[in-house]
Amino acid sequence: MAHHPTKTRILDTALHVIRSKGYTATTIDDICVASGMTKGGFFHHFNGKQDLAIAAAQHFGDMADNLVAHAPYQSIEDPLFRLLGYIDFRISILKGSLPQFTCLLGTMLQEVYETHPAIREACNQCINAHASKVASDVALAKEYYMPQASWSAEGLSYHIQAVLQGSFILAKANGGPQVAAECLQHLRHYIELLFEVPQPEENELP
Amino acid sequence: MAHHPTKTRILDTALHVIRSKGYTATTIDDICVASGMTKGGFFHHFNGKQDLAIAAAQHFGDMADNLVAHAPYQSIEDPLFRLLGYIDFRISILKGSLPQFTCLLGTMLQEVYETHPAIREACNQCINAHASKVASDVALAKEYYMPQASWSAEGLSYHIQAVLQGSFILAKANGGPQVAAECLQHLRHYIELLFEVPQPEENELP
DNA sequence: ACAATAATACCAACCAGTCGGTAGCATCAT
DNA sequence: ATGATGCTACCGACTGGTTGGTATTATTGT
Repeated sequence: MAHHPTKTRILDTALHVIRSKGYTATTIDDICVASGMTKGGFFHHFNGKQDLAIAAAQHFGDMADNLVAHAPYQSIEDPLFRLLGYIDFRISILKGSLPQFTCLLGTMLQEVYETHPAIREACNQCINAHASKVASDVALAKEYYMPQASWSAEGLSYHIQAVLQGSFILAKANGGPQVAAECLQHLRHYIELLFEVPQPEENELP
Repeated sequence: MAHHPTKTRILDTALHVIRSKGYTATTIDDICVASGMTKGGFFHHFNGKQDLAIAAAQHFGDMADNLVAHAPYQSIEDPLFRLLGYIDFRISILKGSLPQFTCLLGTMLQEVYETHPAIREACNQCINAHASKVASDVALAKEYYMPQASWSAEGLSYHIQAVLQGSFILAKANGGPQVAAECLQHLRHYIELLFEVPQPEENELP
């Protein structure tokens, strides 16, 4: 928190560059050029490339937490509809270029999960922290509407994260977010079915 | 098809090494050492690293298609239960080390989608080909059981692929496949709910 | 003055790709 | 048959450029 402004600028740059090129292909010089910094300055703020990755993961987590914490859907009182609001919100931010809305954590995990355990663990903690926040709404909704259900709030929350991560991969494969949005609509539908939300009538047009 | 045996050996090695370290971090020397080949030999069979990646994507697609084509669930006649058999099969192969069951296409897409369009397109085609095969069973099941439903077979098929890909990311984050299996159970449950498969009784133990 | 911060110059290791060459095998003219 | 020819598969030293990281010096804020 309350980082040095230059450090924050480097981290913001890292979020974008790493999401564009992946962790390994991102060079420290890339970050330096894109953030208007020199190598000497970079190594004053970070011990090395792996240190940057770990800090970037936490920075990304902070940014994401902040984004959802202040999203308009948070004012919904019913936890089930707040959960659905979360899904709708995640759909609504599938805009702009792919590096803008894809997940740094998923990107880095894919390449370094075996070679850089420290980065893997940092990403894992950020994902778990985010999943926990979603899980608290899931737990409230479950307790209120489906207290007997056999699935766990944590498990459903991880499923939600899996669909999000998988949607990003399909978006990257396709070059655009349309398929991703459709996948998240299926996720929304699943939650509606799980909680037995009344479905709108299938209108047969005259 | 019917590659030179040495070329096949290199490709098999590439599947494992790239899934372990990612595309960028994999060096041609890594592949050569692991496959008992020299650099000269490698460049006799491949034009370069990107050429290897594209061939490896197709090789992975062939391997995966072959795997599901001969899986036991294919003998199920009802397309809906064959579809559920597919999910169960995907759950059942979440065994061994992560590089053995994770997806090369998703791994490579995450890092190179923007920097190597040719690799992105090769991965995209393999995913689409696989999704199409699943979609044909989805379409049969839909026509038979839910012909009025508003969702499309292709869309649901992509959703299935998204959950699979996202599950692999969570498995990498966690260092094991347990969470992934739980996510795929939610996917199975979604399909059961979509098709209104009768759910087993929630037995209250005496 | 004196930290904190940033810039410059530099290095050793590494990596994709090249190049000249060899071993083995098939073809074919004589 | 046999030797000349050429083709495929393979080898391994080498190169030019890149990369993560360091050592040193300069600037800035207080």
